Amino acid sequence: MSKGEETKRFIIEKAAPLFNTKGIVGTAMSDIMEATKLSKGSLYVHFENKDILAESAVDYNMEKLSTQLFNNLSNFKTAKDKLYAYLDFFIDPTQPAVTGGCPMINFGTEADDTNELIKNKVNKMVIKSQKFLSDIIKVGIDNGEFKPDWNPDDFATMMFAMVEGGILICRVAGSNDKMKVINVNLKKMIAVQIL
Amino acid sequence: MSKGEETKRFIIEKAAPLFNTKGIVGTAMSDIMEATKLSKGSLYVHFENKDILAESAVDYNMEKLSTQLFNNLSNFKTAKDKLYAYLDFFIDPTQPAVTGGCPMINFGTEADDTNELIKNKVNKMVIKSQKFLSDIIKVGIDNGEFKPDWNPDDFATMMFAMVEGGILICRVAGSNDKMKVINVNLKKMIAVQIL
Amino acid sequence: MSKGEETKRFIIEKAAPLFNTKGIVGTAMSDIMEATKLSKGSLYVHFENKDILAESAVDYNMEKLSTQLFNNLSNFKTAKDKLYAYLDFFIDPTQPAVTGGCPMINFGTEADDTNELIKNKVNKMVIKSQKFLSDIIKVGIDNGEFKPDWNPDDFATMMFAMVEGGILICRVAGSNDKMKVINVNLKKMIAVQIL
Amino acid sequence: MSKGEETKRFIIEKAAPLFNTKGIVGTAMSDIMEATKLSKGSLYVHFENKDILAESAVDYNMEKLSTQLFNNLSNFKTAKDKLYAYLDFFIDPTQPAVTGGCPMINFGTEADDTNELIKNKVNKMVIKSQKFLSDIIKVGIDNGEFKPDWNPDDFATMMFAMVEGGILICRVAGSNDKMKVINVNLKKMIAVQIL
DNA sequence: TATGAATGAGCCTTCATTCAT
DNA sequence: TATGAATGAAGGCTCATTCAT
Repeated sequence: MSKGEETKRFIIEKAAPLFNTKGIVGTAMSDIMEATKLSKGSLYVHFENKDILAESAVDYNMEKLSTQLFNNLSNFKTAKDKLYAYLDFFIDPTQPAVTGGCPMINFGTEADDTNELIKNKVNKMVIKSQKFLSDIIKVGIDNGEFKPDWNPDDFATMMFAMVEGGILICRVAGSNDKMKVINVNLKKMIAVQIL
Repeated sequence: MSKGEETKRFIIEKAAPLFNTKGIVGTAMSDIMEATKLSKGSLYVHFENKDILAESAVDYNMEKLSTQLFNNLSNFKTAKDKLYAYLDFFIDPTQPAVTGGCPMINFGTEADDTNELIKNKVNKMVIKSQKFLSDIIKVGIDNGEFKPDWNPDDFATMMFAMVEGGILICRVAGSNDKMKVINVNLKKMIAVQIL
Repeated sequence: MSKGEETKRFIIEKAAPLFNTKGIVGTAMSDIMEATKLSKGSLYVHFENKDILAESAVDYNMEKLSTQLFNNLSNFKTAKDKLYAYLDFFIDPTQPAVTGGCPMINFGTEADDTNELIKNKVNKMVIKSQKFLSDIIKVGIDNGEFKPDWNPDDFATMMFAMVEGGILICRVAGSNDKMKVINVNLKKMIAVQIL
Repeated sequence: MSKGEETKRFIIEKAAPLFNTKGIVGTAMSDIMEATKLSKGSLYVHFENKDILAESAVDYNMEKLSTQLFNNLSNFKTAKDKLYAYLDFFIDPTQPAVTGGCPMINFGTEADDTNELIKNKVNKMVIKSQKFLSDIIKVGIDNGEFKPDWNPDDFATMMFAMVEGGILICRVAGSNDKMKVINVNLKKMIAVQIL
């Protein structure tokens, strides 16, 4: 990585948690100056404007979440264990894997009516997440772990939605009580599909 | 209603969709001036500052959603029909009952890390929403509509979370396809509890 | 006094200490609303605008000081005792007779470059104050209390100036130590003129 | 001096007479924009806020007065000549050495009840001024110019107070007549102490 | 006489961005 | 590549004043 790429990466790493916590509109370039200890000019050397930096930060946050989740799940072999691990990964939204919480719900709700580009970025990740889950289920069906008549796409959507909704509930509550409920019940719904 | 209260109400009505669409930070007092055709000074006659106006707008949006939902459900008599009506009420997040979409997910995600007061307001509404659903289920159990061993609180949390997650999915997708999936599957989950 | 005159007087009484403490520019009509618990419109019924109210307040503050000083000195008979009483009246600028301190130094310094009308009001009072002192001395000379070659006008100016300067010193110091010095030394200067 | 320091200095130089003439509250950032021909943003590059700029301006005005006085007095050798020169330096308050007049009386009266920081700044300068005068007297006593039983601290306070009071009288009068009186009489009080 | 809603200019400050060095 | 001075539009808010009631 060249010096320039290194600095660019450094800026994104420092900016990402700010954007994910305070929102895109709520984060000022001066906040990022402070976090990076870089000059105003330096930021603009690496990013044409705030929007482009914000986009990079959104990508970074989503990739970081994705990577951590993927690494975590790679420890598990069976489809059932992977699904359970997914649920356990999101067990406490007050202690999120990515500072500020799930970037999909954060940037999705901020951008849906105001920023087409970010909205589309989030949409892709939302689709990818559901596909990630349904693929696990499909493998589970193919290798005889799960009942063959289980609908992988539908359950992936339900599971994804329920977890995201659970994140909302828990973050405003400041407690993960309700995510525990969701965790237990989704595991039950999975368990009944096991052969 | 006095002249002052009328104007105050008028300002809230005009400001509420702005805040729910652009966010609190993303909405400027000048946006509200334009929407109300009132002068800057006039806005401050009725609201001490932007935060207080924003709080009123958050309340208004949540009450509006609440009222519309309540009125809609009052058309239905059985617990099952009420639950189905709830799901149908949220069937298309791209055409929301309240401009800007669900205020709980919008303001909840904006405020969770930055605005304690709004966060608590949303939390109360989130709790109330789950209680609203679990109360319907409890009545259904009491009057013999549903199986007595069904857990009302757990299902209310799951249903609420899934709908909110579905709203996120659909709003970034610009389509309600996935909400239809959620709608169908939640109805199935309800149906199996019917005696 | 009619109702209108009474309210007008009431407003001045409440506004005077505000203007004398925070200055004319530093005092807002809203400060006066708060202090009087009167409505904005009511203030403007009695005073055409802020400047006119400020002028009344300046007058009131100076008259109040004047009256208190005059009443205080009327307890004393000899010219010497009157001069001493004057000095004692101003002995502690941190506990001034008029809230905010001497209105001549307060409004004089604020207005000298910016408000001709107020400047002239203060000037008249400054002249009157010196005349008040020199008249006492003149009476003292005429009745044989003081040496006939004492210059009443010059000493009045010196004494007035020294007391005003002492007020400045003490108010920024938050202590009347230096006024005590001035008090003692001016009394000595007076004493040597006694026959 | 770096570019930034130069601009900062330039702003202070332009702002100082404004603050000293119109007062801190009475001077708007827009006045300083106009005086400097700089943009609003540029002002805030160099000063965090108006208060900090005002503090710098207060310092500048007091240092300017101090320096001019000091330079003026350095032309004189004897203690008597220095004291006389001090009095002559302040002979015409309508043509002050520092635009707006003596910053101690200007900022002291504005700040005494409203701005602790500025009040303390002025207090330090007031104390320094009196010490400056008493040190001259002490040197005069030590080298046999003045009578050894003269009280330097007391006279310094009286002289300082009388000059400041004289400034007030003259500035509201728009004439230095009374300062001439003070000048002559203080010189007489000094003269009688000469050996 | 009294009220308080309405006004809009003006206040201090922040913002994203540009550019000479 | 990096700096930080400079910009000016825009932000939230306050102000003195007006006016219908």
